[in-house]
Amino acid sequence: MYPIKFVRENIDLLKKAAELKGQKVDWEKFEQLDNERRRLIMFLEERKKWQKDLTEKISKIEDKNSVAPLITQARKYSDEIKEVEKKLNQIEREIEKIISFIPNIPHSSVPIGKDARDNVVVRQWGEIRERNFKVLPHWEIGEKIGIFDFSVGAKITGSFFPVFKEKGALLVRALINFMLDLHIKNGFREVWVPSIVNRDSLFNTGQLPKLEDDMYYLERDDFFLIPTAEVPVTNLHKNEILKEEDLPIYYVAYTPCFRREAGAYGRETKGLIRVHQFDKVELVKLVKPDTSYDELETLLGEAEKVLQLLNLPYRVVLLCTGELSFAGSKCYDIEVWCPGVEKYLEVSSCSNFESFQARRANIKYKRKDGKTDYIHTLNGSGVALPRTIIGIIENYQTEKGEIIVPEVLREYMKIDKIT
RNA sequence: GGAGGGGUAGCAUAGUGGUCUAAUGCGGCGGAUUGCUAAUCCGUUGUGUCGUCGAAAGGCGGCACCGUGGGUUCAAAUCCCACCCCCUCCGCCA
Repeated sequence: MYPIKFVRENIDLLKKAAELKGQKVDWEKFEQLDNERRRLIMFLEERKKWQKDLTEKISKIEDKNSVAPLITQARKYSDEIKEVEKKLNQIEREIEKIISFIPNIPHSSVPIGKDARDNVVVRQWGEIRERNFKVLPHWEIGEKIGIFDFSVGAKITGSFFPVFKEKGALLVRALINFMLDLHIKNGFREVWVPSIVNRDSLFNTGQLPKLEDDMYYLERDDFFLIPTAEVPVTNLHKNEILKEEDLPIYYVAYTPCFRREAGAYGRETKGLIRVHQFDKVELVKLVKPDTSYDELETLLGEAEKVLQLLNLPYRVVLLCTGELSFAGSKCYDIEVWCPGVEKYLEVSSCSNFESFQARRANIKYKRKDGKTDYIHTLNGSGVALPRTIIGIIENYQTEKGEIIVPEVLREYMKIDKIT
């Protein structure tokens, strides 16, 4: 959330950012309301000053008779102030609403573009092996060997709520533990956080106001199910001033994630590709501003490490301006090659939000020189489970229809094959 | 869900209608003293916003901010109402 003054003084920069991200903002109305607001404030402050002086005079006079006319005058000011203040309040609410739809500014290193075709593949890792048999898509083989089941999930809840069974459930649990252990070993502090958050937290990380329809909403309490651990974890330090020596702070959290995926039906919705509830291990960094782009690269490296250890071929994609999320200033996606569905599937998104989320969540740090400044926040999946499971099922498939357990998961699963 | 207590600047605390223009302590920053450290002493101290000066850093002046939002009053940290959060107890419950 930009301060009103910043918006006024940097309006061209912000206009450009919104345009690059394809975000509509009513700039004309902003300028009109901003002028009106300042006019009203000047008027109000003058009246308030007069009234204050009068009030002080009244408090010092003891003779009741000479006070009466002063009170009459003061009452007049008071009524006037109340009326104009009401108007001002309404205008400020409108301005706030407009500002809340101004997106973060893309970093200069982000390629300009409209959609996924303008993204840039920055590297590829791992070898895509030629197979001498037809690799089956995960939904065929997964249901056949009984590690997950969609129809039973549909019975319990609805479509796209998978049930993992036996070795499948074990695989889920193993992946979560493997990832957590890995990240903890690399300096991330584990936290366990609520999966339900309030409106304020979602606004702070930038999911609101734009994505309200994509989330599960608990009307009685005005709470939401989290779409990602980014929300509760980034908000851990809401309204705090951190010490410079405490930074950077690295967190890792496992949470379930809930997404309504409104309007996504029919698009990449087979099998485990797009589901309403899934598991994810998330990395969050709170850092000093001058380090955030270096931190983004190392964050990306942490997420890549997961796939490297699982030995899954992937590529790293730098998102163009049009694909960048509302709150992000730079973002890399990691996509695993899945030979069954013959597609790269996104398993991680690593973003730098610069001070965008920190401003909204009011997270600052005190510098050595005594001044306070907003921190920068970053997060990245490390990584999301369902598509990683797709990657494992499809890359580790044998001709007989079995799935070899990746080396690093064997100590967690105590088996070397899923049959 | 019910009853009571509480929420005041980075932290801790005082303030129950009008010198509150929010006190005090700690911490932070600057300085003095000083073999070093510590202690002591002096000074300083938050956020937002409007106007104005300035290239800028910032200065000057005003207004607002005591959990959030309303209300009463000439005047609210203080009184009233609603909500949120924390603590104690009771009830219910995996």
